[in-house]
Amino acid sequence: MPEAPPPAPTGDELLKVLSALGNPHRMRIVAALMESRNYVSALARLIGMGRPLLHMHLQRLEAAGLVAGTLEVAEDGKTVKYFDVTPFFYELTPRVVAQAAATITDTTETDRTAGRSAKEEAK
Amino acid sequence: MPEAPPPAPTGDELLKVLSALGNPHRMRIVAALMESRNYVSALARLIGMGRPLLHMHLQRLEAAGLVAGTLEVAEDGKTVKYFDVTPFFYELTPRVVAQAAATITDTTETDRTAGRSAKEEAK
DNA sequence: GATATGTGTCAGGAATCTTTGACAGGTGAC
DNA sequence: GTCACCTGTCAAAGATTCCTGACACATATC
Repeated sequence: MPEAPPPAPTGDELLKVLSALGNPHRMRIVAALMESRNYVSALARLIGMGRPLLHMHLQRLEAAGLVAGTLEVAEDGKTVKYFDVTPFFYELTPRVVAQAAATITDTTETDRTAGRSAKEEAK
Repeated sequence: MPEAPPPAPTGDELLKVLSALGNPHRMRIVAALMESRNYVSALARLIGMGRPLLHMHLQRLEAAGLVAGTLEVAEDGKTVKYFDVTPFFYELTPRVVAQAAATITDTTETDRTAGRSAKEEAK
């Protein structure tokens, strides 16, 4: 019965994941890495993209925990950084979104003046 | 046996959904609409946001099929637009992402020059 | 009429993301 | 040393997104 209970992701976590995956290039990168792990230079010319750009996208994906990079040393001494996709799993429904929204660490939290019940406002 | 088979979203569809949900304000909007449907003006002051801005976010969410708006006429004759969240459900895993990535209608599809096996490139 | 509420849109600036080209290392092979 | 690979970073330009303050238009109430 290893029945995994619905894991409730943190607002910030889900936010990073969604914004990371909400980009055509990043989606394609994940797709390419699904077929086979690869290192950045090879992957760059495989999907026809500049290395600095790919580097940035990979960074974004890694920050979201969707891919993992390991700096390895090939047999010939060359230093190479391989990337693999991590077996992530997120369930996207109104409930988990609402739940996540409640735990967002908005950096723009400049006003702590709040106080209105926000209930009578609805009418 | 109403076992729902894993629905494979289109690349463009998933892209719209993810980029729509990958925004703190939009997540909060969904959360607010989960508690109770509401019309844009009331919702605007409920979550403390300008109407034009809210309008734009709602539009984005509706375009992604995450919320639905209906223009109703209240008993007193006022025209009001109510929004409800649609019961969406997406499964986010490497596989569905890779699958979706394959069906992306990239508007930047300028080069059909491809042809390399993209296999020997990996080495 | 004037006021208050609702709807929507538009133009322009602010903030952010994306993209590119150049640079600075490192190692192995000729 | 020189060449061919790999790694990473930086600054500046380009393209999007986000946000705000008007504006126009309806209806009901005073």
